[in-house]
Amino acid sequence: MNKTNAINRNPLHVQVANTMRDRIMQGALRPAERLNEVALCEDLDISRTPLREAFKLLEAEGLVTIRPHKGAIVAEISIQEISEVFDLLAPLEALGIRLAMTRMSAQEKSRIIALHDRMIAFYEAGDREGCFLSDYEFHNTLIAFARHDVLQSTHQSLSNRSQRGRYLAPRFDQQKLDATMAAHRKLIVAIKNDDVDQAARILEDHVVLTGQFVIDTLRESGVARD
Amino acid sequence: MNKTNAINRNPLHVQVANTMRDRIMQGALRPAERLNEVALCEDLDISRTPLREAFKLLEAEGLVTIRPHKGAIVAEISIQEISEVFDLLAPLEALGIRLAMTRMSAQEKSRIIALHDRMIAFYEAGDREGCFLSDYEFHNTLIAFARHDVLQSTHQSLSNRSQRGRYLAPRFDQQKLDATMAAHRKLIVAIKNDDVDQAARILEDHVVLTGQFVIDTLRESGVARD
DNA sequence: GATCGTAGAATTGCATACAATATGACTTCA
DNA sequence: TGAAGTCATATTGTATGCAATTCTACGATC
Repeated sequence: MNKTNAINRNPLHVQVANTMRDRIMQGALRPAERLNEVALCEDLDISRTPLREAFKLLEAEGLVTIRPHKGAIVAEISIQEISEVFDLLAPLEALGIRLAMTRMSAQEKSRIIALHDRMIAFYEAGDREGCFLSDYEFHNTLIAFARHDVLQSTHQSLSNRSQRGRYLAPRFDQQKLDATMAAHRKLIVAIKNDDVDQAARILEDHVVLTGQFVIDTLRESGVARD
Repeated sequence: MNKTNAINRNPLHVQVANTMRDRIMQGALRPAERLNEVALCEDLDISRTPLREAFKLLEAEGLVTIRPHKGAIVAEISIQEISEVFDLLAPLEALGIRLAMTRMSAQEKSRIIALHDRMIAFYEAGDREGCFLSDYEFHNTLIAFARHDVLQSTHQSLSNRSQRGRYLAPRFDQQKLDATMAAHRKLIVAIKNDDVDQAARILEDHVVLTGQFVIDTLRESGVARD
């Protein structure tokens, strides 16, 4: 059950962390932006205690930097860091798809294919934002189907950090988008054929290439420092 | 500079997290043990605020589980979880040694060899505890030499979790220790020969095997649930 | 003009007080 | 006997107040 009707019983600091995470990931709070405790508390209508607890969660996720006695800031994004994040994402997604392909049900397999079809629809409609979000969901769903808690949480955290870089930069140009679609198409073929090694190879290469695309785009747009 | 003379300016919650981390990793606090806030505060002579902040850090590291409105407990260790942790450690250490071997200085290389020599000394003296600690340091040092912040912090966290399992279980029996030493010896040869692919392969296999050893030992001793 | 020093304001760090929730023993009633 | 309800207690969650630190503006000194 999905408990969509359950009333919100999350502790305040978790709710605060959730909204802050969204704001940071989507760029509403810019990198290096100062996070003044009292100002944020007024804005969110809470006291400083749960806010400070939320900061600790977000710091562990790499989204906030706490400078002792000097206050928290939105974690800066460096091209170096994004590059490093993709260094880890590549082998982890490869591991993920290996597990997923041995564990996922026929129903889950068709869900992956459906997600891919949806991304194609966005692509053919020229909707880059749709492609962008579909892509994110596609990869996260694959990992979810690996049924591997440690991989899941580690990937989630890294994926969020990589996604920040992508929110910050403009969307891929047509050439990069074409390459992305091509990789996904090849991946789906390998999945349909149950060719685990091939799928893992394709996905790992794809993630590495995506990392390079993101970095190129960040460099060109000049939003992140080196 | 190493700032060994700098006075301790860490925030309280960081110091608290450090001592709690040690206690949990070494098993002074047992898995599933209740972490009563007021009792711990009396023991540590602090107030609840920094303690609760420390809990958040430790939860992110997988060492503590916070159950809303019910209090924190020392994170339980399941064989499943330890197994999953090693699933990630293997490809990450492989990545690490690839980076380390391309980046490390001659001096760092000899440091690795020295660590290995020290482990051999412990081995030949029949000091299993020494071997155990040397092994931990050997792997962590390799990762440090990769000069890769994201890998470093991710590995640190996973390594800590795996080490908990090892603290909990008895030390390896002679057979497992022999296999470990053999793997390290082969690894050192590959490192000396600058054979990156070979080293990465050996290390990845070694980590997988270590995972199986740890799990076997835990199973036999019956300290962790499935 | 530059540097250092200093006072006061702003801000974070920590402790404490109060509110909300969970726990557990006891009672009641079938 | 036992299932369910109730109340007191223990514990966690949140707010607030005080202490410690940092920042800023201004003035003194060279």
